Order: sequence, then C-alpha cells, then structure tokens
Amino acid sequence: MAITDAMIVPTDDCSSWLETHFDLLGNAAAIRSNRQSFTKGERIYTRNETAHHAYAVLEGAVRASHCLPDGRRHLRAFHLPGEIFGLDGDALRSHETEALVKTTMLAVRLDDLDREAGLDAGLAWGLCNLAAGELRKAREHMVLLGRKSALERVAAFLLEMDRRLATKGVMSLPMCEHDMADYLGLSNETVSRCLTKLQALRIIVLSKRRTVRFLDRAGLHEFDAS
Amino acid sequence: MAITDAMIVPTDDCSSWLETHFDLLGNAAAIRSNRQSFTKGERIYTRNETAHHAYAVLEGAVRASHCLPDGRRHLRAFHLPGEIFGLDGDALRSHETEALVKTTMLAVRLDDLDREAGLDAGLAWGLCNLAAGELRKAREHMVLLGRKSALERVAAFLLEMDRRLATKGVMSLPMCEHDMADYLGLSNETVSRCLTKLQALRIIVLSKRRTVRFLDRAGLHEFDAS
DNA sequence: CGGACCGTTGAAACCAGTCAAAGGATGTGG
DNA sequence: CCACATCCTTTGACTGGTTTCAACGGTCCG
Repeated sequence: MAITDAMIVPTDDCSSWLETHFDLLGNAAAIRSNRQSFTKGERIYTRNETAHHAYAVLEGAVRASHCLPDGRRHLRAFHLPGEIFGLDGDALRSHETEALVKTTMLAVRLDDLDREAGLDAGLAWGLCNLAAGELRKAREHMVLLGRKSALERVAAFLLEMDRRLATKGVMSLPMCEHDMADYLGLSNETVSRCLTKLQALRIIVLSKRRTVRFLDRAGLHEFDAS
Repeated sequence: MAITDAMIVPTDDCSSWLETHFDLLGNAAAIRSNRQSFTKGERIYTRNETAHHAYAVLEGAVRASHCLPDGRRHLRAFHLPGEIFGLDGDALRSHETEALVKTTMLAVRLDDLDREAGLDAGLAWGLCNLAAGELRKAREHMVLLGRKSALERVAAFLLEMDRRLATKGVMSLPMCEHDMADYLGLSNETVSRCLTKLQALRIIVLSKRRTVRFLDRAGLHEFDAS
C-alpha cells in the first residue's frame, strides 16, 4: 500500500510529539480526549454542524474544504501530522473536513477545553500563540492566491509540503492533484502542466504517482518569489 | 475634508468600545498602553522590524501589506475602527502597516501583554478567541482569492466594508482602488471596471470618489456567491 | 498654477480555464 | 485472479477573463 509512505509521524505513541506541541492539553487532566481513526475519504465534520472537538493529527492527512453554491471548491488548509485543527472559535463549523488517507487523531472535547482555558492561563496563551501562527501562515497563503503565477504557486506548494511533511529524500504527497489545485486556486490541468514543466527543467522527479524527489531545491526557491 | 466621513467610530473616548472588545486589556492595569496618532500614508511598522506593540484602532484605517521581490504587492488585511492587529505571535514583523487616513490607535506593549496573558487566563483566552475569529475570516478571504471572479470579489468587498464600517446609508471608503485591487488580487483597472458595471446595473451609486451608496443590497448578495 | 496621484476607458496580449480524449492506476466484485 | 468501473493524470486545442499598456480627465495638495 503505497499510501503508507505519506504517514510520516513516528507512531511510537505520539508522546514525544505531544510534549513539544500539545502538552498544553496533555497535563490538563480535566480535558477529555480520545483517539479516533478515519478511513480514506471519510468525513470528519461537515458544514453547519455543531463543533464538539478539536483535533490533533497523529498520522495521515486531512483536508478542510469549502464549496460555493455552484460547485466551485476551495481547500482552506491541509492538516498534517503534528498539527491541530477544529479550534475555530465558532459554535458552528464553517467548512467541512475529510481524511485524505487513513488518519488517526486525538479528539479533544471543546467544552472541556473552553472551561480549562478559562482557568489555565498557560493553556489559553499557548493556544492563542498557536492560532496567531496559523493566522500568519494563512495570510502568507493569501499572497500566493492573490499575486503568484501558476508555476510559482506549485513551486511554493512543493516547498511547503517538503517542510511540513518533514520528509527526507523522497516526498510522498497524501493529496491528489485536484486537491492541490483547489488549495492553490488553480485547475487540476494547470497543476499537472506545472509539475510536468518542473520535471522537464530537471528540478523535481515524479517517480511514481504523488511521489516527488527534489533535484534542485535552490531552483525551486527561485520560482517561489516570496 | 471628505475623508472624515470614513472615521466612523464614536470618539466619545472609545470607552464603550473598549468595554465590548478590549476590556481584556482595559482592566489589566499592569499592561502599559498609550494613544498614538498617524497621518495619512504614515508607516506604523515595517517588515523585519522587532514587534513591540499590538494596536487597537480607534479611528481611521490601516492597511497591512506584503511586497514580493519584483514589486507585486498584496494587502493581507484592512484594520478598521474596533479591530485589533499586530498580535502575530512572531518576534519580527512579516509585513508592513501604514495608515490610510489620519488614524488614532491604542498601542499596547507586547511584553506586558505576554507576561499578563501568561497569568490571566481570561485575557489569554479572550485573545485566543479573537485570533481564531481572525483566522476564520482570513480563510474565508482565501476562498475569494482562489475561486471568485472579479465581479464577485468586488461585490463581496463592498458588502464586507458595509458590514465592517457599520455605516448607515452612504459608505465612504478609506482606501483607494489600487488598495482594493491589491486586497482582492485584481488590477486597479479591473476594480474600476467592476465598480462601473455595478453602477450601470443600478446596484450601487458612486456619488463622489470613494463614496458608495447601495441601491440594491440583495442584488449585490447575488453576485457574492459565498 | 503645476505636479502627482487617482480613476476611467479602450485595445491588445496572455495566462490560465475549459472542453475533450486517452492512458494509467486503483479498487471492487464476480 | 481477472474484469471492469472509477478515479487520477496527462496532453492538446480553443476560449475567455484579466492583465497589461496607453492615453486622458479629474481631483487634491503643495
């Protein structure tokens, strides 16, 4: 099953990861949490649904999407191992989320979180800084969507995934080109053409489907005008 | 001076506004803050500068922009009266901010804020929810940038400003069309053409420069496919 | 009064989208 | 284990919305 390549995070019970990113929650015993698994394509939550949990991705990948009435779709974010999502501060979900591959997550009760964060300043401030960081990243992505060419977007995307998937050598992407397209504000055909072009320029190699090897990271950075 | 139309917030010493949005800071005596005024076009902070303050806009308007190496510019946000910015969670600024018109703000020391938020859970959690709300709005804007047509973007922008400026009847925009364009990921010519078209359709009236009157809000909502 | 900026309009070029078709990979069920 | 259906990817040709380039008038401000 080639997909397992994309499941990067060490599954040695996620404790080391919890310490670095999520001990905010780890040492708050009053916050109930449990592991949940989702299969490929499975819905996690949908639009206008009441928000019950925040999620910490342990393994796999999640897409957060929003559809316009006429069917146009946009991906607001990918959530990869080591990241937290579902903490939008709204009672109702404004988007829907689905697992891209088999995904396991830690689900945290929002009502517990809300209560504890009102008491535990360290927890609340940690979550605030986490949200602020997400906000900064979202606004950087807005520059990509508003002002970058197709090739620049794809180059930036590859570098972003290289960073976030923390992979060595060969990168195995968990999402299809259609998802990349909706994340980058492009059509899937355009994404395909850009990847083909980057390969022709000897900057990347697409060995198997969704598997990227970098030949020239510096060259990629030149395309990604940040 | 026509610009004053854009300065909406009741200047009766901003206390009522502080109560609703910012009493988080108001009752924390250990947080030093002071009023600051900026003239039209004045820089507030610039890229790669060390972050010292967060700001609460009392009156006026601010743009947060990011430039690519080749000069392309994108506006990440407008900050209007009643809104808070500059709390990005990073030591160095990732963007620059300028006053669009004469603007007065409450400047809050970040080191004080950081210290107090580590102690006061109510403050920290309030700021967290504020950041989460900003994140949600930023991601909604991403849909606009990634998937909407020029006319849809301009329609959505007018409705957004109508909401955020809390104006009755005639709306006086504090930003020029070039700024709108960079906020919406369009060229200034396209923005102009869209506004002209909306006027030809009897949906808005542009009486004076930057002054918009709504004839048909329902019609605008039809263009804004959310 | 003059200059800079802003807004408007037209014409042409171009990038990316759309439509279409074909091959490849994947997964399912017989 | 194979056949088949579905989804994904790729490529080409065409279309079209937006950008770019250019020119002009208006407004604001020094």
